[in-house]
Amino acid sequence: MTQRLSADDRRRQLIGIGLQKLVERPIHELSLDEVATEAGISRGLLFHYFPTKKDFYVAVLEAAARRLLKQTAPDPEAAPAAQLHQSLDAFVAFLERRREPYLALMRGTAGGADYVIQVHEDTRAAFTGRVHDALGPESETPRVRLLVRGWFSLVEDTALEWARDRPLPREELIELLMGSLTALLSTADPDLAGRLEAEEA
Amino acid sequence: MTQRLSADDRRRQLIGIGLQKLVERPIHELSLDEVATEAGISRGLLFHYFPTKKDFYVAVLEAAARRLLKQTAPDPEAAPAAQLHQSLDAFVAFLERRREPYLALMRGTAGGADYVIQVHEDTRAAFTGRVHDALGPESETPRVRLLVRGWFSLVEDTALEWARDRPLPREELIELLMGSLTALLSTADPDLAGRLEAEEA
DNA sequence: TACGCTTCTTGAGCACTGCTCAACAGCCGG
DNA sequence: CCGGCTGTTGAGCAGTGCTCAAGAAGCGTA
Repeated sequence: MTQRLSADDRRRQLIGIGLQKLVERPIHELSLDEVATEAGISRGLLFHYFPTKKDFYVAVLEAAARRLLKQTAPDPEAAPAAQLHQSLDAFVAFLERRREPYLALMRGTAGGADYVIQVHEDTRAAFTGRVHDALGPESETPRVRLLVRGWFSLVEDTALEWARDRPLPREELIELLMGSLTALLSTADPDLAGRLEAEEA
Repeated sequence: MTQRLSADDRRRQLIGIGLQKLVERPIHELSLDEVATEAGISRGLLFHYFPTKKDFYVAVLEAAARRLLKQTAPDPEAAPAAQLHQSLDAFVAFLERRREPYLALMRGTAGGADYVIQVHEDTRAAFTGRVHDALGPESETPRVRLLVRGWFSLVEDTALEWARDRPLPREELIELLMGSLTALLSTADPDLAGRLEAEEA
């Protein structure tokens, strides 16, 4: 009946189905049964590739996170502050386009499910890393790190909230978010904050 | 065998068990079977009180949220800015004490499960309401509302992260969080920000 | 062509979950 | 003493994640 595929192809196919389903509903509501049916294979086979439901979910979530990071990757040629601005813009655009799946991705099942937390954590680390890159190595202090991390939460939440009814124009949101970062940084180290603004001009 | 209880008592008992279990593990990992056994009743009876797993979870989550709001309620006698400071302090203390359950409570299963989102949303609304109370009615603009909401995310996330290894003294964290709020507000309306600091002095 | 090995694949089956439902049992007012 | 309300049970169903022994497709080798 079913086509016999190579291990890699099958894995890709299954993860693809997972990604596609992720758009429609949170991942923990996705039954492996459904995935197997969609792929036209038996449930047993799914467990051959992903020994555990969790393993499958992790693979799907990681693929989704990779996609997000790729779509928001800054242009390495640009100035640090400009990179940040651009990356933030892409991030907001991503959330605007995929509000639901992002929620499902990053919040879905979290808390309890450590693996979702881990993926979220890694994504956040990638983003805050970009900020620290733009700020320079002196920004690696406990205070600043907490602030930058906190800023990212603010960005995530604000953008998701904004995407619901877009109470302000998009550029204003971006400026508000960038302004938030410099404002936050200036409470810890005015130099750092100034650096960002200076470079951007 | 089992004691025959009034409807109210039974509900209270079951929610109590839920709260207690919430401390140990995320709510969506809690099977109704287990709750029933713990209560010494049949599974069927549980469904008499809570027609759906979701209904039970909502009841437990709401009870937990009420407890949180109560424990962080500001003293209505104090000055607005002082109320905010105190409420924030209590909030951080709460997260410090109950990091895991809070994660399980607010992030657990969220995203997918709309009911968890709703409880979280309500809790957030209560907190941001306190901030707007302290700031006065002029603070009810789209920009400020987004900022205040974003600030709450920052507080939540930063406090949870801080609670892991407490990289700075507690008072410093509180000051950092309060400072963040005034810094954020000053990007939208210097007057509002100033008001907060002036009153606190 | 035939063999054998690897690897993909199946399907039955287990334990547990959320949930339904018809029947029972304790308690009340009359 | 009885009728009815309501807390309570237990059997049972469908769906879930997961296991496992056995089958079948492909491919190299003789």
